[in-house]
Amino acid sequence: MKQRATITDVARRAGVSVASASRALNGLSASAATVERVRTAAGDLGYIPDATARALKMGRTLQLSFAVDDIGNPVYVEMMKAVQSVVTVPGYRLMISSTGDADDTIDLLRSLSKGYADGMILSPLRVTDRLVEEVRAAPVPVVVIGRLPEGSGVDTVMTDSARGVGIAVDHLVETGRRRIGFVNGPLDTTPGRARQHGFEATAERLGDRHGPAVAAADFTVAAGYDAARTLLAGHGAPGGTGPGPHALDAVVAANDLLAIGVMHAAHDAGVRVPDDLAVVGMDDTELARVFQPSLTSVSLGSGERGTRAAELLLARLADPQREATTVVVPPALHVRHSTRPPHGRDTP
Amino acid sequence: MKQRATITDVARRAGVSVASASRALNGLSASAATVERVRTAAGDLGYIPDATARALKMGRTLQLSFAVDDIGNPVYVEMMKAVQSVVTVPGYRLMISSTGDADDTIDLLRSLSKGYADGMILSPLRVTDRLVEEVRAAPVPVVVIGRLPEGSGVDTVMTDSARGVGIAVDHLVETGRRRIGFVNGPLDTTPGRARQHGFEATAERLGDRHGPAVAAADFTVAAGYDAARTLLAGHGAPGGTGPGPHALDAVVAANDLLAIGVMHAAHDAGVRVPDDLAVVGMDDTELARVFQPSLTSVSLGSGERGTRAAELLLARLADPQREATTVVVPPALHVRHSTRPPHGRDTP
DNA sequence: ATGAAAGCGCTAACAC
DNA sequence: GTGTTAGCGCTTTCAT
Repeated sequence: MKQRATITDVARRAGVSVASASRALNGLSASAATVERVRTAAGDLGYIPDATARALKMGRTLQLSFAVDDIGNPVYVEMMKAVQSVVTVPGYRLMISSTGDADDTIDLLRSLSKGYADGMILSPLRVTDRLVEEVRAAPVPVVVIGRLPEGSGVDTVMTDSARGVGIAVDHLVETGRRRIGFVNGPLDTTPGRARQHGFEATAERLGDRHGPAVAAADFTVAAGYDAARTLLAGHGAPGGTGPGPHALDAVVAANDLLAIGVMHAAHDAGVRVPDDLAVVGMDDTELARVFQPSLTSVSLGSGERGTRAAELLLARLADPQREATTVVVPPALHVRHSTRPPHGRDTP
Repeated sequence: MKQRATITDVARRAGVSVASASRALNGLSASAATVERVRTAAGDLGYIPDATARALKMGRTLQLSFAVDDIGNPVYVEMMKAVQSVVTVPGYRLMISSTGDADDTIDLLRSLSKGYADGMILSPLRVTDRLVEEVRAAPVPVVVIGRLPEGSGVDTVMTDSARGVGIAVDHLVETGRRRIGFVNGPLDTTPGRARQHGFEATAERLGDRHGPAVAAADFTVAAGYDAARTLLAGHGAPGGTGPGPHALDAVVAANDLLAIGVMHAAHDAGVRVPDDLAVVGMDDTELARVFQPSLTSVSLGSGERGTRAAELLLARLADPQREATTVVVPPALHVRHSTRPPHGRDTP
């Protein structure tokens, strides 16, 4: 807790003006001798330039903000790590906000006017018109991870989760499943809606393989468990009585957390995974790799979305005039034990 | 991306001086009329005070920093959430740093001199003398979550993980286990050492129940898997041949991630959990609740440690002279399926 | 109660 | 190449 030295102290000790000290420190025009003396003076004093003063003068804070609804979700943790590692390179610090609800997000966007950050990456669960408007009106660049209305003129990174659901469904058909249900998250969220469309889009090519869909209260294990119980109870899960003609033998879940909930419900109902019921999750979190049985999951490229969003933000910061860009990160299936064909072998 | 209004604009529009505007806005002495006019002027202009300028003037940024070695670990995520929710109340923003190694941490501590944060919460995996010294020398208050040398004069929140290991061991004995092994993390970490002591301290009261200990390469699932294979192979795991006199029938893991690795290794070796092998983890993360079989785990109060650390920091910020405080959060056992007695029932 | 002015620490014109 | 000076936006004496 010692007192900090200012550039004035350094200048005095080096016997030069503060301007020369500043120039010497920042590698601008200065004689070798001056640079040398300022350097040593700064070293002796343990001088470290004050970020706040510099920010005030330069009009940039070297801080970026990352805002998500629930930082407890592993997906966002992964994004955050990716963002962190990208923005650290050019010297930005990262601030985290877990907003929890849409109004908080808007407040947060507004508070950017305080000028504490040079830009923001936002990954909202619910995209409203008002939100889009606020993003547009933000005093600093904002990159959105998520699906925005067409032509919003906002830098965006998105994935195609609808197609992700399609990929999951196709995988289940290919591995011989006959009736496929869907456990979604809340339908009033952007990802929930997209995934719902994705599931519905498989209806015509699946015919009677297309099973019922149910929406969980939120994207959590507990909600997935509850939703799956409904689904399994209402639509004749196999198990004790053996698979009937309309029994569900596969479930796609809208994320890994829900999928784990589904597996719990199956377990409690005496339904074996993958033998009686195949389960596929989405997001490909570490949980999917680690769970037993390991969970087949559709990666939505969380880490990559974070990386790309960070790059987009950095690019816009470098050139505010550049055209708004949309990056799409494709989904990718990772097959694991939870969807092995019935009676198949079970190796890592 | 509109232009921000400054207090000068507000003052002009209200027809008062900037000083009066400032006072009116901050609720200091000002006539009702002035307050009214300044308020409306500010409202019209959408004025939001600039955080940087205020920080420079006031000498405080309203920002706090939270630094951990690996933000990917669920324990730290939980701490972060807790810290976030405490510091948000008095208006602080939170910056996150994932340091990854000890030198990074020291750099980070040094860079606090830049004055971008008013304080820091630090949870290091390895506590060296140099680190303690740097914490002491830091230009702003630092609260450490972890075990520091006696009398460091630093605000600290710690848990008693050694006792946590003892609690786990006792639970295993009480539920009838005969030989208990230990899968630790790296011994050159502070938690690793503490937990090792905790396990060794059970030796005399356990007698021949006390089994071998092994240290994993780090606190991850993969490392736990590898370590457990060694342990199970070298010390006669039960299973195919039935429990011999020296066969391990229980393992304590130094955290939940390692414990999951142990369960994987057991599964691959044909060892059933909990029937053949009881497993207890530590940290009581969501993973423990969600895994199948659910994992008995010793809570080390991650969330509470975060909360207490944040409170300590806030208290020190409010009164820099207060005496250094150490808060101890006690461990608590959460019994789940992974340690049900052999042939016991298996209900939630 | 209000205004003028100083100044937080730094950088960038602008002269020399 | 270097020193002098202004000023980023704000709060806070100090007069009045």
